[in-house]
Amino acid sequence: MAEKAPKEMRLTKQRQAVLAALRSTDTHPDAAWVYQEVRQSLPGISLGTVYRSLAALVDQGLIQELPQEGKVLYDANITPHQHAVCTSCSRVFDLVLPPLDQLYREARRRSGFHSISAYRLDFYGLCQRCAAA
Amino acid sequence: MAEKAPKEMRLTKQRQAVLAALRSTDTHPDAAWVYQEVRQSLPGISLGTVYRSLAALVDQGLIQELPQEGKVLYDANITPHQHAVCTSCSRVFDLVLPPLDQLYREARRRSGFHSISAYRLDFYGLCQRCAAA
DNA sequence: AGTGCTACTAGTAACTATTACTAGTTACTG
DNA sequence: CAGTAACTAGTAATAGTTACTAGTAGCACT
Repeated sequence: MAEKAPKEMRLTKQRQAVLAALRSTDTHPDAAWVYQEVRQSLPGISLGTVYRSLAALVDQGLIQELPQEGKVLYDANITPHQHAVCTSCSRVFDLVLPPLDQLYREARRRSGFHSISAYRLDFYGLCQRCAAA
Repeated sequence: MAEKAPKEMRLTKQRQAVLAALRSTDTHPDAAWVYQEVRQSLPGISLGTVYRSLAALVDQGLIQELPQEGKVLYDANITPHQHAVCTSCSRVFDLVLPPLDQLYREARRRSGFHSISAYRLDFYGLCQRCAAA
């Protein structure tokens, strides 16, 4: 599990466009959405390139992956935060909560894991729009 | 999002075998593992039946789904608990932690969700075996 | 501003996990 | 112990993602 030497990464126009598209929204889009979006400025881009660009940006720590129910969503917000997922419309909302320091220590103790590098906390419920309907 | 009337569910030998296989382990297997396992007692079972049985058991609340990195894992432990995921070997371990009552309220307040029905908390780190290697 | 190295791209095929379809079977009700 | 609807095996289809290949284009160094 050694970190691999961060090999040179070129900032091609495709990757810039993918990053810009992700940064243009506060939703949590999937690769297909990014593809549609980026095609407006780069009509010739291929879906494979979108996937590879997303992977490269994740490697560089510029974006976050958010695996969710059979697909991967992406998030340009890389500050620590959690998510609230609507069980009806599946939209994902950002949620800033105080850090789980106590629970973190407790988790390390009870899991037997020597180190815990991260956690993920998702809440599930009905968003305002779906609760109204 | 209304609960659908719980329609009659038959406890066929295929479903019993799927449930028994899941209950025989404290790991968090995927459908393919269950398929291999169940084939030892029911060699003619089809993978599709395993998927449908798992879905039926989830509907009945007898098992839990645990979507994880592009596939769905299953857990026969339906008591409330969290998970510690090894970032090296991908194994998933159960982790019992005190309930997040405070954070729960905070999440409801900050998310604007009218109700929050569940949450999911995963910790990521190196399991004992992988940390030793 | 050229030249060369190598990461990159488009396009397509392949792959993995899962779901849908169909004709025949079987568990439960009466 | 018969009727019927939910089920099953087998196979095809689908969704999301990754791999492959031949050509392209950033970037370092003249």
